[in-house]
Amino acid sequence: MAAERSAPPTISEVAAGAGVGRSTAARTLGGYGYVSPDVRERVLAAAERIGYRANALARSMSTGISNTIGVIVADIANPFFGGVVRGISDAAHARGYDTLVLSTNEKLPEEVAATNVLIDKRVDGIIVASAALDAASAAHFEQARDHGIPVVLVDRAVPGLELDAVVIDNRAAARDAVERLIAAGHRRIGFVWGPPVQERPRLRREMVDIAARNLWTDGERLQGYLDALDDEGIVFDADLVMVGEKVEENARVEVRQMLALTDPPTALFCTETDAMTGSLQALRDAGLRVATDVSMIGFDDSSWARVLEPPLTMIEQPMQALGTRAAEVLFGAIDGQEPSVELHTLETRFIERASVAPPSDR
Amino acid sequence: MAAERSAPPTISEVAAGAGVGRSTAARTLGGYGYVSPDVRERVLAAAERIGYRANALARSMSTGISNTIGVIVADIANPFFGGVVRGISDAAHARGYDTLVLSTNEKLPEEVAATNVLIDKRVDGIIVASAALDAASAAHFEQARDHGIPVVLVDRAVPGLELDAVVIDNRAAARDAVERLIAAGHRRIGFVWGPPVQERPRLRREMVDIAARNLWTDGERLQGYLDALDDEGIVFDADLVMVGEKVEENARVEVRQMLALTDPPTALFCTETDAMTGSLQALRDAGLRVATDVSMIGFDDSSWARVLEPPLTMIEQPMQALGTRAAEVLFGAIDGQEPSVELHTLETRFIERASVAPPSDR
DNA sequence: TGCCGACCTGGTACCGGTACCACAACCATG
DNA sequence: CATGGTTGTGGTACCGGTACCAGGTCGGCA
Repeated sequence: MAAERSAPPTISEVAAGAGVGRSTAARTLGGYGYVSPDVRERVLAAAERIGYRANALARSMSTGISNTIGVIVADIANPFFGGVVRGISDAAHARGYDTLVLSTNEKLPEEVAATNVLIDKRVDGIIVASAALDAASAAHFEQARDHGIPVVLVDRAVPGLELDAVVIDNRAAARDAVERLIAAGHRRIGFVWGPPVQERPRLRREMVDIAARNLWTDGERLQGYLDALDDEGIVFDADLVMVGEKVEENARVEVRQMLALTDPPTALFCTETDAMTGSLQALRDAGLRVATDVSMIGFDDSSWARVLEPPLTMIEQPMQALGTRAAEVLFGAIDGQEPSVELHTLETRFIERASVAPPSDR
Repeated sequence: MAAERSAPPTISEVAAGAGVGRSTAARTLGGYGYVSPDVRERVLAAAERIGYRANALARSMSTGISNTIGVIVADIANPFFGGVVRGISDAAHARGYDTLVLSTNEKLPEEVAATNVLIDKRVDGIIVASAALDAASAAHFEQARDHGIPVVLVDRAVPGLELDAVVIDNRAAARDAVERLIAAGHRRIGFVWGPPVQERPRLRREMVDIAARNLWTDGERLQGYLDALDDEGIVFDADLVMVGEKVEENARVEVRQMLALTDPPTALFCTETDAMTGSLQALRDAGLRVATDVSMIGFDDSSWARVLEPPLTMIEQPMQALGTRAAEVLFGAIDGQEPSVELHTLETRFIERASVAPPSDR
């Protein structure tokens, strides 16, 4: 026979079981106010006996605190966001908070919907890697603030938006990497994961404009690439910047095209894991070898980068630290601290391995 | 000046704003019961005007439905679980549910605590990749069931536990992979990621016993390895099974030792990504090449496996599908379906590339 | 004309906690 | 012996929804 499942016990039942008033039981169980030792004992025993567990929903209802924070990212299956979320939820857990995670597929409408869900569920704070490109398209965060819910950005800043953001210095990291390629003697350097547009902008100005109107991280990295070029007086060539959909397969075909140029790149700078693997496939397609034929540097280190031959020189992002730091900033705001509205910048680590060599003259 | 933030508007305020009773406003906003067209209009306008959003907490409180499911995994930063969680949350989202994700670091006490948190927050269902090894250590799931919260296992079954589980057939997948190695001519096959014990069990029986008392997936995979050996009449050698901590670095040292054996393995079967990368490092340390010197097959395909030279033959797990399927089973239970208490087995995909070759005689 | 059902509305109990308050008992102090 | 503070207890309003119920209006039909 199926066990008869009764409704979960409430404080009233504990009170009845212990022969005390409801509020006395509540005081004991909630750990506030006066309770005499023997009554406390009786209440605790009764609670234990009938298996009482506080209803967090009811508590939240009455206190206005849900002990839950919301996290909005493009895709929780992306290892980068996985690391960030891990950092956030560890920090949250340490403070007795739980984490509601929502994926948006990098789509603004889904981000708005996600924000509304979190507002409705009365989370105590929100951390978001936003797809918003400017302050104008970030009204949903105002909404959250109107409900008294602090919002902290992570991984991506939104220009013009008065919100704390925990990020890395994408521009500086990209610039540094590209400068190292130049220092190794390269002057034809491909940039993989460019603006997601169909038609390739020919002019440098256009390229920058378009980049600025796309994902913040990508735009910053492209800028860093251009900075390095400028520093060394290398003329920009639009043909060396990938355009189109940001998927591995497209990186592969775009890089293949670059390599078929009359004056092909001798080095490639990849802004993401799949940009790197796509580029690597293009190299193989062309029968070219890493370092010997084409030098490479990429973002986001992984254990795989060490086992490739040659091992890959990479820029490591502090994924978990981004998360924990964002959580710290958020809890500061939850605790009532005046928001500082600043860019909290974390350090990247340049991991030099063996995928950079002087250019060959094929 | 700071904008004065008033408390979020409630149904009563909407009612007042529309000049109707509280319950009429509630009926309109909740979309149930009778409301005349013009009154509905007025209420909706008022709600719009003052920016009303329903308080999901209060609603849950009163209906007993939280529209939230809980997910418990070892580590959300692990791409495998990232994929599973993505599958779950997509399926949940499609049904109007959100997902509370908790990481346990593969520790049972943390899993128990996580379960209690989810019970307290009155989630409508729980999906868990449990660290529990047997039914005896899974009392926390009983607890959930006592509160009327259905539980579905994912990735790992718990022997003896009467719960639905969505898994892959680890044993068959491992057996198939090892049989392919044998078919290629290998008779000395290393198993990487064995039991996490300090002292290496010498006897096959002991090995099996210890495996059975550890993580279900690992035990199954070891069994599959043994099955294949048995089928082909190959004698088991404990020295070819890695033991100790399941981290990349330990795989590296263990495999290095295997390769230094007088009769070293000519092929390696790796049960996880880091087991594979660790093994690959050991190969490099020993100056050995994949396929040519040592054949390799591993679990969990990734875009990196394609760009290694040679590309790696891998067993792909349907991570997202595991998640969506688990969610479907869970929603079945939430909808009041009698639980079937069965093992839902999803197919793995064997991806043949070029890391398997006949054994060399070094 | 009387009655019944459909349509519409507002009042109110309830979900399970928290928090404030009134009140009682007790002891110490002036 | 009055006063007042500390300790301990129970009553009750409230959080913001849902859901049930009573009551009113109106039209159709016997």
